[in-house]
Amino acid sequence: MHPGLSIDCVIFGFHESELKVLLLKLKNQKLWSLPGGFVDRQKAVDSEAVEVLFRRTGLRDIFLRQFYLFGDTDRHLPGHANKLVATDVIPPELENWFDQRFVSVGYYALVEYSKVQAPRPDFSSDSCTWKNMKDLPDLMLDHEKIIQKAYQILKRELNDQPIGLNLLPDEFSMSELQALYETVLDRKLDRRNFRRKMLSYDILEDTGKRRTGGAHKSPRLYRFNEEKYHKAIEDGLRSLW
Amino acid sequence: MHPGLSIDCVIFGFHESELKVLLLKLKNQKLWSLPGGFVDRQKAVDSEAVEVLFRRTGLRDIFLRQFYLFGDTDRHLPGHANKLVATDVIPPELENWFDQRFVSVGYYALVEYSKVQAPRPDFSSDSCTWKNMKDLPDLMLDHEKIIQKAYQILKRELNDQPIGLNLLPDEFSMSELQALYETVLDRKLDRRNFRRKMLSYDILEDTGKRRTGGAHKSPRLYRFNEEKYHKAIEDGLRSLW
DNA sequence: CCAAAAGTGTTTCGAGTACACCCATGA
DNA sequence: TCATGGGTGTACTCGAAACACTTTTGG
Repeated sequence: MHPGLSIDCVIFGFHESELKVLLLKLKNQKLWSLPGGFVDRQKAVDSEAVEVLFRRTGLRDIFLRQFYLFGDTDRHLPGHANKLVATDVIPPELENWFDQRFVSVGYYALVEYSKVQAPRPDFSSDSCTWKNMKDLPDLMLDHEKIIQKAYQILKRELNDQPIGLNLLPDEFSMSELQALYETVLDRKLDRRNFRRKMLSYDILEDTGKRRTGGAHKSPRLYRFNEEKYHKAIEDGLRSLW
Repeated sequence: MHPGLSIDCVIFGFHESELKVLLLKLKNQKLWSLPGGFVDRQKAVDSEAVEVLFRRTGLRDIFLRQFYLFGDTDRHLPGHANKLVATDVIPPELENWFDQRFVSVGYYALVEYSKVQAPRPDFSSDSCTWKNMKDLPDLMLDHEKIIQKAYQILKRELNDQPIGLNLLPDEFSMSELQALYETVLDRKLDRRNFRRKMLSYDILEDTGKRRTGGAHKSPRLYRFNEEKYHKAIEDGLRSLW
C-alpha cells in the first residue's frame, strides 16, 4: 500500500505585514497540521507536492521548493496513532501502520495571500486557515520543527535569491516590497538603501503608474520582470568566489 | 519489507589537485554506482547515511550533508532490474520490486583522501575506488545527475560556508587550502587576495610550524579552529541583509 | 494646513580585485 | 646560484551603511 513517504508543505503567505503559514486543524483535536499527504508509489515526489499546493490553495505555477527530508525515528510520540484513531481521524485498522517511522519531504512555497480564496480542508481536518508565524498553534508530530527549518532556509536563501513574485500583487510599491522583506527578516531596513539595492538587482520594471487613494504622496508601482527574476533565482544574486 | 527509500552518498575526496568521488563498480557490469543502501524502516535516515559513509571509508564524525531527495518516476530505464538479475547483482525474485519507482536521498560528504585506507566494496560490487570528477565512468540510474547536483550545491554553498576540514590534513599550508578551492571552483585565484580573505574569516590558526623538505621557501602551517569553523557553517560566512 | 508616506544624494567604510617585488629553501 | 614557490602592500573600484530634507497627497 502506502510507500511510507509523505510530503509536508509549508505554504507561506504575507498579509498586513505579517508572515502567515497555511495550516489545517485536525478533526476533533486541538492539534494543527501542515498540508501534505502520502506519495503514491507511481507518482513523482515533486509533482505530488505541486498537487498538494493546488488542492489547498487552487494555485499552480508557484515557486515551490523542496528543502529537507525529515527522517528521524522520533518524529511522533508514542500513542500518536492511538490518538488519531480515538479522535476518528484514521480508521482503527491503520493504527499499527501509523505507528511506524515516517519519512516526510518538506517543501515550502510562497504565495499571495489574497489570491488564495477560502482554502479548503480535507477529510481529516475541519478547517484550513492562515496562522501567524509569530503565534503558531500546537502542531502535530514535528511540524513545528519543519516550519522553523523552512523559515530558516527561506531567510538564508534571501541572500542569494529575490522573493516577492507570488507573494505580492502583480503591481506593488517599493514600500510594499520593503515591508515584505522586513517581515521575513523580522527587522527594519533603511528605505533609501533598500530601494537602491533592489533596483540594482535589475529585476523590477516601473509600470509608470501610481497608486492614488492613500492620504499620502502616491507611490510608483513596479512589477517583476519575470524573465530576469527567474534568471536571478537560477544564477543567484551574487557570488563571492 | 524495504520501505522503498534509499540513500546515495556522494563522497568527495581531494588528491593531487583533483576532486574525486568514491564509486563502486557493479559486479559483472560496466556500470558504476554511488555508495548507498536502503533505509530500514526502524532507522533514522540521517544516521543510515552516517553508516554508509563509515562502511565505505571507515570514517566517522565527518561533514555529511543531506542535499536533495530524488523522487522522479523515470529514475531508471526500463529493463534495469532485468539487467541486474541477468548479471547476478540481485536475485530474480526481486526483479519486480526493483522495477518500481525509487526514492533516494542524496548526501554529500567531504573527506580526506589519504585517510581512507582501501575503501571496501560490498556484496554487489567488485571494486570501490576514487574516480576523478572530470572523468566519471558510466553510472547506473541517475547517479551522474546526483553527483552533478551535489557538486553544484557544494559550489554554491562555498559562498556561505568554509570547506577544508576533513578534506585536508590537520595541518596544511595556505597554498594547499587555495589549491582545494581552485579545484572545487575549477579556476585560478589570486594568491594574495585568497590569503587575506581566508584569514579574515577568522577560522584558521597559525600552528607556528613550517613545512620543510620542498625545494622552496618553507610555508607556514595552519589548522582550522574547529569551534570557529563549525560556527561559521552554522551562521554562514556573510549575510547580505 | 497638517499628518503621513514617498522620493532623493552624499559621505564614509570595508571588501573585492588587480598587480610586482623580495625572500627562503633545497637541489 | 638558481629555480620554485612563499610572503607581503597598495591603489582602485564598488557595494553597504548611515543619515535628513523636501514633495505629494487626502483629509
